[in-house]
Amino acid sequence: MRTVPTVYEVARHARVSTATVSRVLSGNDRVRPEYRERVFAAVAELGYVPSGAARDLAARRAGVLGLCFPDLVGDQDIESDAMFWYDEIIRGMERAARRRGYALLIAACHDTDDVDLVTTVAGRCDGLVVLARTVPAPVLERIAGRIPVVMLAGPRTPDEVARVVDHLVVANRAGAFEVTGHLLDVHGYTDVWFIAGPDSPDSAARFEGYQAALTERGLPVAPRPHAISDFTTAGGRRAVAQLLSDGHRPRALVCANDQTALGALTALAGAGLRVPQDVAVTGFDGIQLGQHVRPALTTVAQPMRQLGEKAVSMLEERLADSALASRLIEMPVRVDIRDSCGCSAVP
Amino acid sequence: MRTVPTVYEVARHARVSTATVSRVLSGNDRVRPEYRERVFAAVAELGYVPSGAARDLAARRAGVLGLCFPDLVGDQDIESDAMFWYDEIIRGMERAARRRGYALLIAACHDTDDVDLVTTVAGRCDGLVVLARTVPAPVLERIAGRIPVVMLAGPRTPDEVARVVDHLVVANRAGAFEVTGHLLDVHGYTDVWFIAGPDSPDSAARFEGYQAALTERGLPVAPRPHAISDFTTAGGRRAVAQLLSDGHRPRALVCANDQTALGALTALAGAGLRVPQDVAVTGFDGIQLGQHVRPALTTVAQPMRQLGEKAVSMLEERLADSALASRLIEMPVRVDIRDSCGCSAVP
DNA sequence: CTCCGCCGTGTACGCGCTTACTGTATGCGC
DNA sequence: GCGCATACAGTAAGCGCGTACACGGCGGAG
Repeated sequence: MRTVPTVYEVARHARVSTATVSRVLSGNDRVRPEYRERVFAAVAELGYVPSGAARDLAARRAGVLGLCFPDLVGDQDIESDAMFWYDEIIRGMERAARRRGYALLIAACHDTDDVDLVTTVAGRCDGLVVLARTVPAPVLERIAGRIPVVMLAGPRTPDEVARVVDHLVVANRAGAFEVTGHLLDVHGYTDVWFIAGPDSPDSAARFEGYQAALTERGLPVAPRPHAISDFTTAGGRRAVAQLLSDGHRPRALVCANDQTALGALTALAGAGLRVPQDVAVTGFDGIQLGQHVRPALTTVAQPMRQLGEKAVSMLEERLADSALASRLIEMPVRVDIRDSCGCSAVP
Repeated sequence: MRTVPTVYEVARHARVSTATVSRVLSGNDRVRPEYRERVFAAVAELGYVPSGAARDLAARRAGVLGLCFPDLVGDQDIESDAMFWYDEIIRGMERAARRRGYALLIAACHDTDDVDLVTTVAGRCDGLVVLARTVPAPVLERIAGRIPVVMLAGPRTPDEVARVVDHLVVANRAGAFEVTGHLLDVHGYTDVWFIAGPDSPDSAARFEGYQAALTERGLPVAPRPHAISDFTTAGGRRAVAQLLSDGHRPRALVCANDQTALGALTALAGAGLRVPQDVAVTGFDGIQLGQHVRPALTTVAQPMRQLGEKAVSMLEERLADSALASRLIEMPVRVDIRDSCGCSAVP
């Protein structure tokens, strides 16, 4: 294979110095038009593509933002589950990043291992967004010493981490409070159960909101979720199927996320129960699939696009001013009433 | 902000040389256990995160794979359309890459501009996958001179590009041929129309398959698609709404992709037509949403996961042997018969 | 005509790491 | 006890680019 051309070849070919080549390629400097042309010609002729690594090293800037998200699917069949909440986050962040001239470096990580991959990512970008529960706190702290970090959907982290990373969360508690209130007030259900996700701050906050709605109305409150899922459709199906086979018949299920609610729908249908006539179901997240299943899923929608946008701008602010104190920002959610709660949606 | 530690600090702290630090961190070298411990301790204490840029530059390897996909959504509301085919490709590739220890660098690009972003991506990874129509041919050719490139869903490129990049396609023609045959043979429709995507080789190949199915049965064949969409739901809706408002009433619509078919569903419902009783509809791609809309979409499913997997392994093969001749590999598709064609799916 | 500034260009250093090569113990066979 | 192979550690040379600084030429002011 012919050797890959470098600035030096380009410079020689264009009969200018490497500094001039660099100036031309970075666009904004004052270079005699004639030289500029020669450089472009040489670049085209040699098929020159600058080395990102050398560029980053010299300029101390990568033009890349990172995103670590959880590997919820694990080693299961990738096609066995619907697109996740984080798939929409990836899309939103990619857009936000691109608008600012950044590319997006993504990798799924477990909380436990994969430290190498995390390092691969962290070492190569100017700023990093991590979804909660994907990177161990000590590692996160180290990374935060090098580049700005925004944690999405936390925090469940020790204080020392909270001090060095920004947090961006959604109104989990308020959203769950509101959707639970809807079931209680509008539909008059009293026997409303909660299907939790895995041990996560988001699921916990949603459970709190659920509890608060019951408490406020003087209803008996479960001290803990009635069933535990894992944020996947399969998990939701299993959890609810178990509940039903144990003979329970709650009037409504508040699910910790949409995937779980989707699984609940399947389990209920499997048991011959109608939604919402026999059992009402609500989700959380607002994934697009929820609009298309039947009955359409009543849910608490997160502002996906704004989350990506906000995360990127927080990164930028910190890039501009590294002395900034760490922040905790909460984004509002919106309850999307559709059919699965018992309302018949009229679009 | 305190200065970011480098190998030198770590080496000094651990009282070893930078070479030893490097050896310890790359894992596989023979280093006295005592030194190894000291290095790890120093890394932890200093909060050391190696610079990806310096690493890549010295090692001539990034541990990153790139993916350029088309920016179909443009500046519209990101939430206005369902997840695209390429969203599932992103997911599939990320998984395939991760399994091999690579992170994934992604960026959406237009065919026209964004050459900077493409360069940002190409300069920073060991191999690149581009979806068709995202990177101009000359740029692609340059990049291919530097790193292996696999083009997904092409080729519509000049020969010189075909010679330097690998191509990975699906059986567009065969899939469209088969699903059209299903409409003709099983359901006995004769008035089957084709709704194309934008000017793309994929749409064209699918149209050919559609034509061939009609030809083979001695049916009259349209010389060109009956309507043109742009691969988006909104485009499909508009295209079909136009057709209907012009007074046309085909018995079946073969759509160039699922998004278009989804839009067709909406347009037909808006015109008071029932699917499949009045008009049958089929899609192409097999996005997950298609299973959940009503009626469930009959479509030609692409093997998303295998595509990502295959693309990554092609990259690896070329990384291992740069002299490899360029290849064109076609992956099989599977016709998923569901409800929208007129079959009542019995799961 | 001379001096001072400014503009545009080139020289050369360094970004933080990997790794070929060199150096130094240590163990082994004779 | 000597020489040689072996096992590690250290030295230092880049990797390909950006950019501080030096430098030369030219125009305007004095």
